[in-house]
Amino acid sequence: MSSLRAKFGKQLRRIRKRRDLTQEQLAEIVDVSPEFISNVERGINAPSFETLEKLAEALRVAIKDFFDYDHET
Amino acid sequence: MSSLRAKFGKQLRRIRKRRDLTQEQLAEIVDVSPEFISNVERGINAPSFETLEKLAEALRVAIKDFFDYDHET
DNA sequence: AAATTCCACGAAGTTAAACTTCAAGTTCTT
DNA sequence: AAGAACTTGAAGTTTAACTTCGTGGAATTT
Repeated sequence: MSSLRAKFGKQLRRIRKRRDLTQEQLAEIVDVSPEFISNVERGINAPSFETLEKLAEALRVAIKDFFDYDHET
Repeated sequence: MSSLRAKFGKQLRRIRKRRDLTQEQLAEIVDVSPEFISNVERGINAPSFETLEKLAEALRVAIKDFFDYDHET
């Protein structure tokens, strides 16, 4: 039972890799620092509502996909 | 096409009403001001990641439910 | 009709979460 | 081995998240 941030981060990483993007590339599209992406993926930081929106757009997924944890342990 | 904030707000309101809570009651549970709930429901403000989590918990829904807009008018 | 409840709305402010930079180190891939 | 991708910590800045206060409106309820 990891935190929501952690789950969210894992999901973000999964989706990013599926799209074959590096943290740096995603960071540039979304206009945040690569370290911030790294921190979000590791559950250390969380995105703002606006950044959440941009992430979804950049990765071409619905926002709810970031919060869909049905396949989880 | 309304903004994500607006859609989110509408959904929040729907779910809150389904639970038969006033803005004030929800605000108290989630530990924010009632005006803030009002603003979020009207798409003026957006919650932080933490507040999002608390909203889901208070209303006993999954976070993705806030972002599920399939049945939209 | 007046009192109560619930909510809208604006203005103006504060706070904390979101986000940055830099620098050094690690792991992965080729 | 070398480069690319990522981690991590520390210490800082910025801005979105959130507050308070005051007024007012619409819909009950007494």
